[in-house]
Amino acid sequence: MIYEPAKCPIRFGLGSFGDRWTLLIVRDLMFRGTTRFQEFLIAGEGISTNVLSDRLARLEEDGIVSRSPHSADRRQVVYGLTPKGHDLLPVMLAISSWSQQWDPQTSVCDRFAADLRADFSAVCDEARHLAPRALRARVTPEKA
Amino acid sequence: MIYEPAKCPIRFGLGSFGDRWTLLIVRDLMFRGTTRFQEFLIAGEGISTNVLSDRLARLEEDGIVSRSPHSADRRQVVYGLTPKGHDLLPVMLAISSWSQQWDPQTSVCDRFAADLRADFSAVCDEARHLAPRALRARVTPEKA
DNA sequence: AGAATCACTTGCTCTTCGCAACTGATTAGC
DNA sequence: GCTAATCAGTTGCGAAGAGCAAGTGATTCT
Repeated sequence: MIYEPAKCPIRFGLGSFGDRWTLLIVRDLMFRGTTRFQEFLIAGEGISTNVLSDRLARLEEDGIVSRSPHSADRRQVVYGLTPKGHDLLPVMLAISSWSQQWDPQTSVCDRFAADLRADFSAVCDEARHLAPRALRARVTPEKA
Repeated sequence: MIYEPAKCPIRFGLGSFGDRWTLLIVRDLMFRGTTRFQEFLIAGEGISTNVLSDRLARLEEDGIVSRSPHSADRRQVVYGLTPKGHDLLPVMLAISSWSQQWDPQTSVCDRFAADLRADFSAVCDEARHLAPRALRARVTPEKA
């Protein structure tokens, strides 16, 4: 790996989510259960509509995000994570763990961070089956 | 986490490495043992000097990269990973694992990917003590 | 029928990126 | 000891991308 550009896994990853917004969208889908365009606008903490539109389109192209019409309200488009998108969970948790360690402001609960450090794979396997809200509850300290 | 912007670990992480180049620099430091400005220019696969200069300065500000003068040749500056930078190893390996799974071109050896899936924490603990070349040898298939 | 809501698109400005040339300090070669 | 090469950057400029505000067309609510 890592020597020929085309074969480097880091380069491939950055090709999909190497920018300021993409992983925030994935976060919203994964931990908040955000499904609609308007929700991302609020949850994304300042992303503009044109950039959001562009990132969602790219994520769909890359097979990370699915886009489907809402069954009842035909104005709405429902976004979701594909299996490929869901598989970014370990990446998200690794980042979370790092931030918990190095950013005093980051609120990831100590217990979860400790569990991750002890057996990352087991925690991922467990977390994989949780819905966004339950997943967030597992990661976040009780107070916040 | 994940609800208040300032407390979100993903947002914190992206603040440090949420762009196209930063993690490639970390990769070079971590897996290739790159230490000098000129080496990054080649290894970084197309980064320009002004951007490299900017990213290295930011990484140093963020405490991820260390910068020190070369003992013998005073023209040279030697870059390295700080403990905070070294702690990005799990993030890099999580990305590598994801790419191995979803990019047929990515050359991470199957054995390493399987080991990661089985016990991510153990592999990280083991890899933490390896020098760049040994680490790359562990991740890369024997052929490449 | 009219207003509100949905997911966007368009136009404009401002920052950042990519490229190329250049600089100032240090070292190597002759 | 003079010259040329090498080091880590900086500077300047055109192009691309981001941020902001306003607008659009389709759908739904009242």
